[in-house]
Amino acid sequence: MENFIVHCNRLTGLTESAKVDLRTKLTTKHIAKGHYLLQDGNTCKYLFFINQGLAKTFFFKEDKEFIMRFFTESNLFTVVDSFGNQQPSGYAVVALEDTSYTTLSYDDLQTLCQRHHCMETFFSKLLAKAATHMMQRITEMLEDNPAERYARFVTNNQALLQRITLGDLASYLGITQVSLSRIRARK
Amino acid sequence: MENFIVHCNRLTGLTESAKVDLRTKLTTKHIAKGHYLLQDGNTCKYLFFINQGLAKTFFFKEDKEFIMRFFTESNLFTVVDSFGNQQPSGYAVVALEDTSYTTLSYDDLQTLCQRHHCMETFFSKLLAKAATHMMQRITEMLEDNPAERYARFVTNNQALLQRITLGDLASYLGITQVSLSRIRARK
DNA sequence: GTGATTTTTTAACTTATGTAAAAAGATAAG
DNA sequence: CTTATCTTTTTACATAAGTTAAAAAATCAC
Repeated sequence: MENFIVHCNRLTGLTESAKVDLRTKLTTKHIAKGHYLLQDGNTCKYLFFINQGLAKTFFFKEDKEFIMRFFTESNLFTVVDSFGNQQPSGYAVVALEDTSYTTLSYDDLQTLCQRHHCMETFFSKLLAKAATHMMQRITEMLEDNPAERYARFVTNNQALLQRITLGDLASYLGITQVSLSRIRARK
Repeated sequence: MENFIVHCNRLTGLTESAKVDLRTKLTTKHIAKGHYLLQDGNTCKYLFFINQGLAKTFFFKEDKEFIMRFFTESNLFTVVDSFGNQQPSGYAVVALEDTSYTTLSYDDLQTLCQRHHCMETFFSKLLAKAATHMMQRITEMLEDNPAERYARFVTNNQALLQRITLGDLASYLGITQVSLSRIRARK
């Protein structure tokens, strides 16, 4: 729970009173590998902060699974459109390992934002960070071919690589598992 | 200038005093086709609102140009990472037609956010909308092949299609112009 | 209107990817 | 240990995309 606050405070300085107030709104939960933090079709009611474990955000198109992003220790995230507009999510979030995470609900965040200007700033920073990450992702998909995307992922996510399947990695990279296997073989 | 305020007000209700205050901070500019609203390497100091005209956000990789997004009438936007952190931008913005646009500077936005809670909310909504758009873009790049991406663009951007070159469209879709030409030919 | 420039299409060739199916390897459960 | 399941690699084939170059079409400037 403290880690959530430390992380928020790092995004933008929080006042002591905001920290005290925030602490009362946090809930820590545990979920087993394979279970859902959010089912697609449901509205995302929370900001999620992963204390320990690993999760992926993904969606289906005709049973095929496409991965938007992996989240691990100290990642603070949500499903932006569902959370921001409190509408059903087209994306699901599932635990890839047994996972401990801390949540802050939409309603509580609204309350905190009304009470503390710094919390509104915090939320803006969080959204800007998410947007920046997605911009980077789009950039990579435009400028890199599959082999380059794989190479970049390996360099930037050395640790994560040990924890995800190559099937999931292929899905994230936007290629088939067969193609990823060939890319790995040919160098 | 009024359009900028109307647009903000639509994102989140603004108080009358915020509107009055905001109005004093807006500047309207005109730029000719081919000229830059932002050069890459420079820090993006503004939110841009296009009154009339068309612009594209893009970046270079070894002289090759890759288009992030097109912006036209009533689009409110910025280069999120550069603007949010006030650091040099890896992306440029150029006018594709003679363009009239209204700006709000980073410093003025900060001031307005301090004075009016609704302006902070407005900025959050703007970021959430940008993030949602990018999430949609990533989704399309994952689930659709080039031909499907082209078809989707045509349906969703009928009007825009008349105003951009097929070279720029190919760049946006992440394929070569030759490939786009073949896709168009084969149906 | 004519020449110059830009945009778009076509052609030929090479390489990479998707698909489907099977084999090999690794992991987990009993 | 052994079976069952999940993960990864390999094979074979068809299709689509990238590259380079050239031609055709459209647009712009004088």
